[in-house]
Amino acid sequence: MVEIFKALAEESRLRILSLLLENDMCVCEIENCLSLKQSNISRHLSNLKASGILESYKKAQWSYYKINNNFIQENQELWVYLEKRLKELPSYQEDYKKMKKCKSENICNCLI
Amino acid sequence: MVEIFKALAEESRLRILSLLLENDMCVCEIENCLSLKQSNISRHLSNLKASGILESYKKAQWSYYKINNNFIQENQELWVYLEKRLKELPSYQEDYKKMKKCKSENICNCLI
DNA sequence: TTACTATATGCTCATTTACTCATATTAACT
DNA sequence: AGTTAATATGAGTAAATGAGCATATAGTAA
Repeated sequence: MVEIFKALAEESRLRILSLLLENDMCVCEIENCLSLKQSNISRHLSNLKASGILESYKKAQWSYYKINNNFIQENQELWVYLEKRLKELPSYQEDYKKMKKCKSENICNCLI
Repeated sequence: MVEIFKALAEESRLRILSLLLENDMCVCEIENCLSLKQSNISRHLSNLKASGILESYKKAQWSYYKINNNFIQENQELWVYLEKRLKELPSYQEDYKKMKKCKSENICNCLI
């Protein structure tokens, strides 16, 4: 349990999770939406994956990250809480807009 | 939300919360149950209080800490999750036994 | 093959955090 | 007033963490 809370105890990681509520995303899309360095995002994603919150898959050169279904199953109350609260993050509206734009304009050439 | 997760991202603090599921406790009782230094416990308690998870009150020379009812109200799903998972901490059974012993023997002379 | 793109990772630096000791503060009791 | 007990806090230290740069790795495409 501590590992999960450690993963959740960082604002950038919460912002990443808030984007993944709606879509799977690749690293460069997240980079584009959150304006953080690529290496930084990659490490945050590794962290979230190591804690069991995310899983990943590859398509061509892109690594996609998504919410881990096992995590949702095994942490249902926490997940309900997160789904509600992630949308209340101060940066959520803006991040969400960028995500929509990024997806609709296929900014990374990585549309699934 | 980050502040709450930061407070929860530390094992000693989770152990403290697990003890407080059943009773309010004073600092020296917690010290007795968890075998941590008094200053250390005092700081963890301050941290949990600052994040809104605990509240405190004084009786004579003792400071009692308890789960903050507002926190429970405002974070219901998270609280349900915590109530379940705190009891699954590896140290829980042992900590719980010590808490029971501490309360029944009135080790700090601080029984309410 | 070579060049290019996306991602992961080694390294370093700065910041934060947890721990400890010593001391201050507060309350109770003689 | 002086002593004792409980708690909080200042200061120092060590460890963990996040950020950034440079580079390695892996997959694609020419």
